[in-house]
Amino acid sequence: MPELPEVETSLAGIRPYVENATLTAAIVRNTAFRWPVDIAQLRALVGERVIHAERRAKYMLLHFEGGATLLLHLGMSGHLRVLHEPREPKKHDHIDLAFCSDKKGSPTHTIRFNDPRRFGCCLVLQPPINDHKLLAQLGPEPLSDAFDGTVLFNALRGSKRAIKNAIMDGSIVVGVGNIYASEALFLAGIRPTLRAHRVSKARCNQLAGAIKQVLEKAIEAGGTTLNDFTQSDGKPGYFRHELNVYGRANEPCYTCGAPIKSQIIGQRSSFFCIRCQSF
DNA sequence: CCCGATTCCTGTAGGC
DNA sequence: TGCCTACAGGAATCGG
Repeated sequence: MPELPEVETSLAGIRPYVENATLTAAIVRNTAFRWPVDIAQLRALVGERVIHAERRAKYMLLHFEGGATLLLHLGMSGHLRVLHEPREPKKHDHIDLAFCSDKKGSPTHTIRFNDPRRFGCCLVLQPPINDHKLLAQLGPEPLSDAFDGTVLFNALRGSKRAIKNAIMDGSIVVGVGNIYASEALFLAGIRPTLRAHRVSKARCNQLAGAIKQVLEKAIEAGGTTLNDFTQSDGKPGYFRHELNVYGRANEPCYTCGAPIKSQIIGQRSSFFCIRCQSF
């Protein structure tokens, strides 16, 4: 499931093929994503060059020279592939973006967006894009200096919800999904059910550090592949082997040997070690 | 205002 | 083997 590391990995994979490349065609086989794909708006970008590609939260943003921004979200089952020669589209290959990297020529490569569950989206935004409802309410980037234990502690003040739900709330910190929330809480030794306002300042420091650490390690490993995520070269991510608790219900904790407990918290499956996560 | 519940979707796994 | 059901979850939106 694409969380921040998987999006970062995907963007790193396509960046060399989109930055300074010109969009030459957009083929949409299915418009029924989270929000309908507006083919006319997408086609209007044809002929324009991408000047910069960046990630914000779990969104990929391709900024075009004309001022518009293409926003891509992988939802929970999406992935991108870079194709260097034509290939027959398979099931759920919903969008092809053809680019050329040289000055004037035929397409040299294609970015292919596959998303079986279609929870993702592909939207064309006009500036100022930060006023768009999807971007306006976003909290700090977890890997930036704008996020630390103090920021987290202040955001949790007065909140009685479970700490796991809080760190998955994009208005508090972006990019932390179900897998990395469980993993970060394990690293910080905090039980996912603890009420947010009961997490001390010191533990907020630990938790913020754990979030940064787990996300950075996952990016290094190319993300986590459980079922369908692949990097843009088609390879899986390898962080799955570094998961301490996620998906390990009843298996022994690597640290203490106690069986990992699974519990539904906020309608999401959650995993933790009752011995190592005692706070 | 806060936050839990619902909702979209399809592939996969498990039961019989 | 095939059919059925439960489950997976990002995050906007609804509603208590």
